[in-house]
Amino acid sequence: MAANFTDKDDFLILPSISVDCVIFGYSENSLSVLVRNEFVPINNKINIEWKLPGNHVRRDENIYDTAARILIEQTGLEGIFVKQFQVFSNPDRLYKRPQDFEWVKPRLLDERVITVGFYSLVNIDSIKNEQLIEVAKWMNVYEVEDLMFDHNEIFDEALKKLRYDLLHEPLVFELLPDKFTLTQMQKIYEAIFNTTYDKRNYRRKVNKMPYLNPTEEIQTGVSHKPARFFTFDREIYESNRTERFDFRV
Amino acid sequence: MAANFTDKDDFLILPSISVDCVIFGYSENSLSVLVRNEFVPINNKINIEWKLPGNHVRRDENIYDTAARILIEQTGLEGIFVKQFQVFSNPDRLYKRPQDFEWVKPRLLDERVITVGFYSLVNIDSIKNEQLIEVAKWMNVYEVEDLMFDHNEIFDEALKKLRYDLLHEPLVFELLPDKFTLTQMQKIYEAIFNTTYDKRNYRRKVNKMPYLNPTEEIQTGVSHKPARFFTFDREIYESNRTERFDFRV
DNA sequence: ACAAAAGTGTTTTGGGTACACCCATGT
DNA sequence: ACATGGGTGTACCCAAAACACTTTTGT
Repeated sequence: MAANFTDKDDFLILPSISVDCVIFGYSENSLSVLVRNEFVPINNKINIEWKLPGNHVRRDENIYDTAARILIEQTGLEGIFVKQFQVFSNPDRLYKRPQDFEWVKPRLLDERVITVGFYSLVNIDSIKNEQLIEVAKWMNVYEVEDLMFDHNEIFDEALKKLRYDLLHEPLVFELLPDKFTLTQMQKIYEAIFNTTYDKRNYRRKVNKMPYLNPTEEIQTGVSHKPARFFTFDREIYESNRTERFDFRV
Repeated sequence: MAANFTDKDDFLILPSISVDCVIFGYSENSLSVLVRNEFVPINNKINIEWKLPGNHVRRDENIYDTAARILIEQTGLEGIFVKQFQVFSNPDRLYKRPQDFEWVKPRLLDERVITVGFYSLVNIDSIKNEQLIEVAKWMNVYEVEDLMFDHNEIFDEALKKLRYDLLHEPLVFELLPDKFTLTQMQKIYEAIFNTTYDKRNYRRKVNKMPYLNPTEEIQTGVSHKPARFFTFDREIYESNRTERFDFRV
């Protein structure tokens, strides 16, 4: 059990608890995940390896504070949606590839670290590029490479949970501007579920949602019939929320 | 920051991570939760206080192992369903009532403990009473008293999640024997959701589930028309699983 | 014979799905 | 005038919900 106090702030840290963030970015009809690189020595060579952004929980934080701190450090974005989705706790989760453990060992206060997985959703186009740290990049979710530790598993579970939640909670609106067109909304579902929907059926469905309000505003400067903008009314959404006996199971 | 190594096994424990279990018990058309008492001194008197069963994570365990260990220690039951549902991490979660903290302090290796909430489902009638430890009791979920720490919050979230999951996953079958009648199944939903369903509509619905198989067997010794027994086929269930574009939201 | 739960069918209403054309705008 | 995406309606099928009576057994 290593207990290397290498940093002056180490005593502020809970040694065995971290948060890892799966930051989903949507742009141009495709879904990506934010990863960052680390320089990992393997057989006397320095390799670039990718991992999810993460950090330890500090003594004065709850895990949401930690997730928000990671988000700010990695993307410069504040106030964006985060959601805890699963704890990953295998005793050997840092040991699967020997080089990962060699890299991480000097950074640990305890060799046993349990991590809380969070996911969050951002619209890539609303992030100024200089906000991202230079070692970060977006990886398309259908082309995720080998990540360090158990981060492929964390990513897979996050994507499953994101898709599940998108069908049951108003998550789309985290990716949409305040005023959006119905086509913008449809394209997000199509990108994340990798499918297409019939426009007429889709619009009939969302037009029945009482919390989607048409505005007076329509698009300008587009070389086709301009679309109407809609807004999402969270209050109406919350007060209409109901569960039916679905057991779609 | 306390670091009191009071027990010979303390070095086997992760000081800041625990698991708390919300064990739901179903019986006689009602839903209960298992709590255990502790003797807590308040103003020189010893009071009986109730809490959820929980324990620290050991170094050689993942959190599911911990949950299973808690279940065995508290109910003697092995192999029952457990599911992690949320992490509770407020820095002051052990401090809300001063007497709770006084009681817990000598038992802690670190004053900061994050807990992973699990819920599980058992059929009370299938538990032999001597399996429960003597300090445990079942509390009806509609009459849950003040619990220690943040355990009321943990319980509330567990009940919300249980209800949500029951509508989307085949959890009922954790409470049913291998062979069950459709009325037994209906009564579980009615107890947990505190409502009633029309028998004909309910049966039409479940009769369409391809993973519910009628058997040749019928009840005996009941003083009314005997009911047919059904079985749940998990394989058919898994292969039929699908998500529709519901966005019930 | 009675009590007690099992089991069954019809009607109405609304949602899911499949499918093709006209509209408003910029170039 | 043409290219581009916006916007609309109909028909069929199936699911949800409301509602009442007959059947089988034990006592």
